[in-house]
Amino acid sequence: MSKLITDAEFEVMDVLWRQSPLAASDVAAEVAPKTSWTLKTVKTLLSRLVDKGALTHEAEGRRYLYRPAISRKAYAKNETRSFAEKLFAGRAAPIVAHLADSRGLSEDDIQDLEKLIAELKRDAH
Amino acid sequence: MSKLITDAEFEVMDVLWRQSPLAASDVAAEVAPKTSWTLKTVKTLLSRLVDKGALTHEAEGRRYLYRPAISRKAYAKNETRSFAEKLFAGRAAPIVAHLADSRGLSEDDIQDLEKLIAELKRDAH
DNA sequence: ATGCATTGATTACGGATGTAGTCAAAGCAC
DNA sequence: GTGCTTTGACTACATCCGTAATCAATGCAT
Repeated sequence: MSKLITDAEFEVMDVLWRQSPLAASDVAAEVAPKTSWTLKTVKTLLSRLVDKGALTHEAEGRRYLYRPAISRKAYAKNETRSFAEKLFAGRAAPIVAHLADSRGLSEDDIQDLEKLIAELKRDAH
Repeated sequence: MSKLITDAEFEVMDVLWRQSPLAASDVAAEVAPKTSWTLKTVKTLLSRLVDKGALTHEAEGRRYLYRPAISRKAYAKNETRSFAEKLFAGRAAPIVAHLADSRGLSEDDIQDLEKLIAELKRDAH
């Protein structure tokens, strides 16, 4: 049930999360470097996303402007929860461990983690 | 490229990661509570996983015993890396933040994280 | 030895997905 | 105002995925 948005569709969402509303041709232009999809393909993905309720569109002249119906944050939170549940019984530590092991964490990332853990400990009073 | 193993196939892998080698009928029995798949279905999934190189099988009498060709740890590490890259530019902190926000972290999980961060800071000397 | 159950191999089949093509309306270029 | 361009709607189509069914061989029960 997590697969509302497929991989190809995600690329389109990601463009619109960065900037919206956009017309189909704009999305195609934005996505082109990564994917080399034709405009047709992008339009298909946009339509499917509207059908799925992940995008809305408003007519502007004879074309549509598309805009996300769900925030990237909300989407990411959901995906993260289901990912963690699937592989790690919902735990965070093994995820961090794997990341540290496989690609190393930046100084920034470690600092953010530290701050976060401190808050979590405090909140757990 | 991350989708070597599909959702249905993952359930089968997960059984065999817990216990292996197993015959098809054993896998079907293990997986039954979660999925109510027929033995046929399980056999299809097993064959596909062998084709994909995710499982090996050895003949035992007139049937096969299946065994993972990749470890759960290696698989999880890979999935974690590509998940983090897709959604968070590879960073760990936002993942932890989302999990804390969406389902809360257990005391244990927080302790593990704390220990982990301490190590990471030390290793970064 | 003979029928029933089990097994792997092969085939099936509808829906999702990636990746477009066709078609008709509607504007823009001049 | 006529042809090129752009757009959305609809259609296409191969592959993958979930979920099996069929079939032939092989062994177990008796």
